[in-house]
Amino acid sequence: VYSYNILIRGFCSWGDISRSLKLFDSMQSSGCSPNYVTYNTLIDSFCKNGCVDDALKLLNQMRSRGVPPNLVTFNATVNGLCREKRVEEARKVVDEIISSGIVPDKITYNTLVNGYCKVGNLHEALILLEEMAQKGVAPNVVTYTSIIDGMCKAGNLRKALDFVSRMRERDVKLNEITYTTLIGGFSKRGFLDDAKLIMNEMVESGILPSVVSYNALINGYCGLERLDEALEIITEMEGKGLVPDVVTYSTLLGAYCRMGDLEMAFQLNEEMAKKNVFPDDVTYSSLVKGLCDVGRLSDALDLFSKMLSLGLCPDQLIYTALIDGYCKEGNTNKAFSLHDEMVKKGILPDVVTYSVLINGLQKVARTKEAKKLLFRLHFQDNIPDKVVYDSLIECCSKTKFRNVVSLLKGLCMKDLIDEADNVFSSMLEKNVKPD
RNA sequence: GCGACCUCAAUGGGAAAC
Repeated sequence: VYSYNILIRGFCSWGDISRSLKLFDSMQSSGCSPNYVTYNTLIDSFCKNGCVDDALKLLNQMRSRGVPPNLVTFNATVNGLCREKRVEEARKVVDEIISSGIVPDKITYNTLVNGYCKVGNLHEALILLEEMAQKGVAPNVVTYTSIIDGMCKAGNLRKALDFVSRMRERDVKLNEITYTTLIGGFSKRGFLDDAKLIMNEMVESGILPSVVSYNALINGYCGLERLDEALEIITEMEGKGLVPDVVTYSTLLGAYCRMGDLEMAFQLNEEMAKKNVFPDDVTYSSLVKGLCDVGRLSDALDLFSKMLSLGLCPDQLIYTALIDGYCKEGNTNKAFSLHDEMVKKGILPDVVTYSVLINGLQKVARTKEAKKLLFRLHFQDNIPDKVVYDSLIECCSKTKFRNVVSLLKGLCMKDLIDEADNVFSSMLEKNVKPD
């Protein structure tokens, strides 16, 4: 069992769940029954690959086979649900384990707190923090870092700092991740000086900034289009013995693309390869979008096939960028053939993809087809489940909700009131309160 | 007794809206 567990773990961390599952089968057929660690490992990797529902199935399987799930099992599951923004379900799981007599630990609470922070529900996160205190579970660095990150992402930097003070009061030491979170939070909002001050503080307290810390800072410079300074930071980090990674280069390269300086972008692309840092799907996505934005669609397609030939996996984002490029050129046929291509490859178009397509059709005044597409989005079950409105509406975090609203607006503008009405009433059925 | 396989936080890419 022990060795199987380690092997399974190995394949999982390589992202190869199917091989893990094969091993899982073969261990059973060779008379070795999986224990709770085996299940936990598999459940966790399902969760981390966005397949919580499969994880839940495994959880049931382990119950029915008499392998009792433990707290680790539940924690992994709760985290999986949170990652998919299904925080309320996560909370239900926690409530259930409590009523079954299991006492949640710090990790359980941290996971939930982080889940709430990630969906922007800081209020609930803070309530949970209180609850932890009441139950005698002391918050640790992880708890505070999650909250600080939530505050930063919500743009509430002051509150973020309040929590830093609170950590100091309670003698909880900030670590590299906490500092990096702060650096990222401040620099993303353009407060580069503060970000640098924080980095200095970090060094003074004896923690060396990592590549990730520098990347966060560089991203701030890129946001303000101060790319020369960003380049200087790279030199600075190299001087400290840090090796810039894909993220470092992609951050800058993406910024050059956004500014329309494709020459520099491609130059960086070559430079990174020279240093044995290989462009990944994100890097390619930035470049492809950059090409699309300046109307070089066939170059974009060429680059895309190059990426495929390198064995990199395309995802919704890069397809959507391409599709948007073609829509904006008015070439909806090509856009749709790309859409079909991605579906064929099992890459599920999401709300953004559809919103791009619908906008494209409307622009070309093919409202009829926009209408059809919307219906498809709405009713058809043989296109990927995730795409139908149900999921859109069901887990209506604010951003997703807005997408529905914009679709509604579009429909109203095009005199498709009936369809808009349909969507609207289906929202009501799903118990979503329209605002 | 101690240890031991599994669970929590940070950085880059897509439309529109604001």
